[in-house]
Amino acid sequence: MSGGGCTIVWFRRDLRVEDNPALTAAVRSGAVIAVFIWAPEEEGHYNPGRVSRWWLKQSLIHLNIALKSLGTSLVTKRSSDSVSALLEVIQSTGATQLFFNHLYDPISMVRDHRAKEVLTAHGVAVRSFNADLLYEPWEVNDEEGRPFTTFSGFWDRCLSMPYDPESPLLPPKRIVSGDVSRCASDTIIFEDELEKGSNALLARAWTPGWSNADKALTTFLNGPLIEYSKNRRKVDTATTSFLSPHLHFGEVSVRKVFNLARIKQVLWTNEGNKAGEESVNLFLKSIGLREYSRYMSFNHPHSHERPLLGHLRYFPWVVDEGYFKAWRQGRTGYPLVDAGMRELWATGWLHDRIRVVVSSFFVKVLQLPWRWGMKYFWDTLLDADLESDALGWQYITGTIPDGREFDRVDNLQFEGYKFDPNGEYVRRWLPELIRLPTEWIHHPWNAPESVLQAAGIELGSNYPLPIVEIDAAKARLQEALSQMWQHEAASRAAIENGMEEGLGDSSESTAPIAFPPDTDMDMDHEPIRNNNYPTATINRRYEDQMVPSMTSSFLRVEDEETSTDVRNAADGRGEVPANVNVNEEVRREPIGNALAEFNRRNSEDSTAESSSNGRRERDGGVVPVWSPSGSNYSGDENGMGASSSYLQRSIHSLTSY
DNA sequence: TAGTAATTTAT
DNA sequence: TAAATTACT
Repeated sequence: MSGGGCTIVWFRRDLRVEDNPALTAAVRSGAVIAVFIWAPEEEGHYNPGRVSRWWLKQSLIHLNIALKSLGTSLVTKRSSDSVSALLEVIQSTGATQLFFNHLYDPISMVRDHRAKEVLTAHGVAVRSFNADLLYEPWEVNDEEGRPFTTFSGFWDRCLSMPYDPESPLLPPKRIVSGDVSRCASDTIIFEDELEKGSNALLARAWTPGWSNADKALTTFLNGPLIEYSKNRRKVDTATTSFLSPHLHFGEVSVRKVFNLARIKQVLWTNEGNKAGEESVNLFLKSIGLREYSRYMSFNHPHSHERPLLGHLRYFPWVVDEGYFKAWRQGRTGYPLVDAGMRELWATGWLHDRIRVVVSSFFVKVLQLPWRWGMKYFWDTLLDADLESDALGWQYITGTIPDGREFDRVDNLQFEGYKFDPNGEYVRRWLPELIRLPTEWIHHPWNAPESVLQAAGIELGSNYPLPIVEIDAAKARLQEALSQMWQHEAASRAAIENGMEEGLGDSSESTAPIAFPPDTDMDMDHEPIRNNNYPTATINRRYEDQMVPSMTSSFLRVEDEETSTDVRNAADGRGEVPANVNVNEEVRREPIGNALAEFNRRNSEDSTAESSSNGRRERDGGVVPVWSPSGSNYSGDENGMGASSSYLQRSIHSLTSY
């Protein structure tokens, strides 16, 4: 394929022109065609929810404005298969190269790998870049070269890497547009009429788009950041950065955020402002959690649907749609929880502390399966992000090594007065409690009848009594845990007797419990399934997305082993192709040679020309890859032996942080 | 000042 | 719950 010789930049969650390595590299190599493909069917259950689509629509408009001012415009395609859509664009434009920036969710890793293979086979030079992270997941390892299994280990390492994260790239000054005269854009429908109505309120609080992301960043850096350490848990005031949806869509580069925050930190350190200095540490830590979520997804691609630790495998989750509905509607009888859930519904956003409150309530008091909660978050949060949300829910559920202890139930009354001391937050979101004095605002069930009457509250009528008493929840939790242990012991005995682990009742735990039947979000109408549904059907779905070689035996073995040991990596890490350090930095290349250079490299696939200068590479032909068949799981025969040594290493490493 | 008690906070 | 920080004597 020759002709245009131009480069396609495939935009996904990197909707910006500044510090966009794929775009910069493309601009340097000649004419550019900017493409966005809308293929939500590819994402299975986790196709973007209503509010995410609302955001995305506007973000693309902003991106297009920026591209137009630089000399090109965005080609949009509607498809059920991104790779085919890319091929179409290539055929209609004569493009010879495809550049894009990495994503780390499992579906993207598989899809992007396939894109690279298919297009390469079509003679297209494919290159991909890091635009989303300070460091690529495979760069951050412990002394033994193994991935970290705790956040603090990971983040300490990130902060003490021998090289700094790349400095942000400037936006291109000008883009030479490729010929798109024969490549028509599709109109993409992001929201239906009904959704438009529901979304109307969002615009009051949020303005998507890269320029607004920059504004939000500046506002935060010059305002709330310096007090962040003091204020970050004030749930009711604008003390956080509000960058999360912007970051999710890549409207602002995390490296820019990191660099600018660091500059502030140096400034405040020199002024002896301890609180300011510490504020930046805390803020960067939250950026670090986002990094870690990608790291975890890369190393454990199943983590959005499967616990990393299997100790809760036999936990009898309460599958109760009534509870689920009460939680969603903010009618649990716990004001802090209910206020949060109403805010989430109304605004698509929640303070981090409140996310912790409502999700631990969900998992520990209601004992609903965490993936239901995660799916609801996915549908309602403007910053819905598969990797971050999976990390968050696994943290809350205690299924990662440094997660919360599962059997510790928070005291909501106490938390209420801590995060919302004057009850303003509760009163804002629960108008029915507006006249309740602060003394009772977080525990109306204790309020004297006269107080309730004066406040116009009738418990059980216009505001619910607690849906579950905390003491009852604690008792039920203990009961459930002992059931779980019995079940586990029985299952272990069965295995020792040489029996196959019964798929019937064990599968519910490792594999996801069925998705909630209806989340009131007008979009997910999965039929109700019984508890045995998951392994077969959900993984079948993924088989469709990923590789056909994912077999049931693969899954079953994982059931046994992943459980006790995150480091087992039985679910197959993402892989780093052999040529990880091969390529030289695109930015330094003379523009004229770039095309030939790319083609040359691409044909040399695995030959590792050593990077003798030892300089790390930011850009390269590396695509984070995950194909379950290529996992480092080594087979049934030696599974046990291998895993016990894994376990020992794991224990060692877990105790060292 | 040291020693202890109360408190805060966890990725 | 345990570690770490702060408050008090």
